[in-house]
Amino acid sequence: MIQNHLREYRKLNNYSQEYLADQVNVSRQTIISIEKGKFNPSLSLSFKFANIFGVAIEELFQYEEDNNE
Amino acid sequence: MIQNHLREYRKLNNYSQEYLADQVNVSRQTIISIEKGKFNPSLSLSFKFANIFGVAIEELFQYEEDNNE
DNA sequence: TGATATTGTAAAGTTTTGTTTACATTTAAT
DNA sequence: ATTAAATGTAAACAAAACTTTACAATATCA
Repeated sequence: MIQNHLREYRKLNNYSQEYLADQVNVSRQTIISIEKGKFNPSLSLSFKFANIFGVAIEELFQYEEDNNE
Repeated sequence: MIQNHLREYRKLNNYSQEYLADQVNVSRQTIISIEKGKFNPSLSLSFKFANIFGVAIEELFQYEEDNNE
């Protein structure tokens, strides 16, 4: 299980989903799915988010040692 | 592009590929592919590796802002 | 040298991430 | 109130992560 603060950081920076999507080179749907925790981004995409917001991956995403990964 | 020091950390801990695979709940093939940089692990798997070796994701994996992701 | 553990390779299959499109709903501005 | 921008949803598709199996090549060690 992965929790994330993508939405918070996105709004903090006044980015629309579409703008952020463009910045990291994915579709808007992908942003939506990640924000909703529907999936588990790839590491390189996670790095892109972290870089854009200038934070560590661990600050943007938190791993919860749970039942199902 | 993602570089990683998985192999180094694995050997440092005297783990076989198979043992490490078991620890993080993936197949040995997955370990091989990641060690060889053949693919880009999911974030949750990356966290598992980092946790097992007791290092930050950023220490295990380095992101290179290149041509193709 | 011969047995055993470890690593390499390859290929076909499954699952999940990520795309694309299209439209509906909400929010923000004028 | 109306328009435009932003967000939500859904479904079919493509691509990449990950599995499984099977066997070959290296290393380790008695």
